[in-house]
Amino acid sequence: MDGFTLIADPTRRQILDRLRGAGSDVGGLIAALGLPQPLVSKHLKVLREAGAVTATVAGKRRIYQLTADPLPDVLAWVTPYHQLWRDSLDRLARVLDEEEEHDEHDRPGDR
Amino acid sequence: MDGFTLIADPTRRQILDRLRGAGSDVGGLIAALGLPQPLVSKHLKVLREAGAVTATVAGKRRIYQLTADPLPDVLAWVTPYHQLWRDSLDRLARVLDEEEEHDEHDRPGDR
DNA sequence: CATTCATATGACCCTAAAAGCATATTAGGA
DNA sequence: TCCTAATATGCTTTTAGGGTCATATGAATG
Repeated sequence: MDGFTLIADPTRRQILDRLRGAGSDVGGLIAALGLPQPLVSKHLKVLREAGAVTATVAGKRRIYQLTADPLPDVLAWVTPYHQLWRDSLDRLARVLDEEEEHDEHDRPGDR
Repeated sequence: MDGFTLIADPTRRQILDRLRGAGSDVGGLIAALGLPQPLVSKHLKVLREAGAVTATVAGKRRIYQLTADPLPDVLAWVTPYHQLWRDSLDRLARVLDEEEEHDEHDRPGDR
């Protein structure tokens, strides 16, 4: 399942959001989201198989965590739609380049 | 239909991508994407009703264009997953603030 | 005003996938 | 070893939505 389909489901978005701050076991998610256990487990399976989360066994529990880059395809596709951000990043790049260009780490000397 | 469901469909993503550069009539999209006309028209309807595109009548044709902010919910939700970008933007904010602080408005021209 | 081009809409079929309920698995504690 | 807690999995039902083909609408053009 691709990232777009992954995040099309609101329950899955909730789970991802909850995991964003810190890892959690299944019980924690169930309690936090108020959803039936099989439902949560199934969505976790989907997220796991899509590579968005990982589970580490800890005794009876399984701790789920976001992977480093949970939604690569989505982020890549969405990027061009962040026009504002892009422009800002371009400006950043210019500014930083110039700084580097003629100065160690001192404020860019306005002439 | 929310933005997440909108972009869950690959055909719709293609259409959006094609419209990103410039507006197009339906025939243009059909030709460019090689898809059956009813399919394209239906997806356009979905996109229209979701507020992602607008159609302006031009004789027989209808010119479709992206709206100013085609996917507000998606962009908003996705933002926290752009950690790298965030950091970059923070740096940008700092740098620009400092510049403004003791500099008029002279873009440091490339020499 | 009849025809043709551009697009929209309707009816249908088909598949993916979400939710619910029951049951299996596995680990830890009595 | 038995029991219970934590989680996973199977089965079934239901629904939303995509695709296709046929047809409708509406504007231009002869």
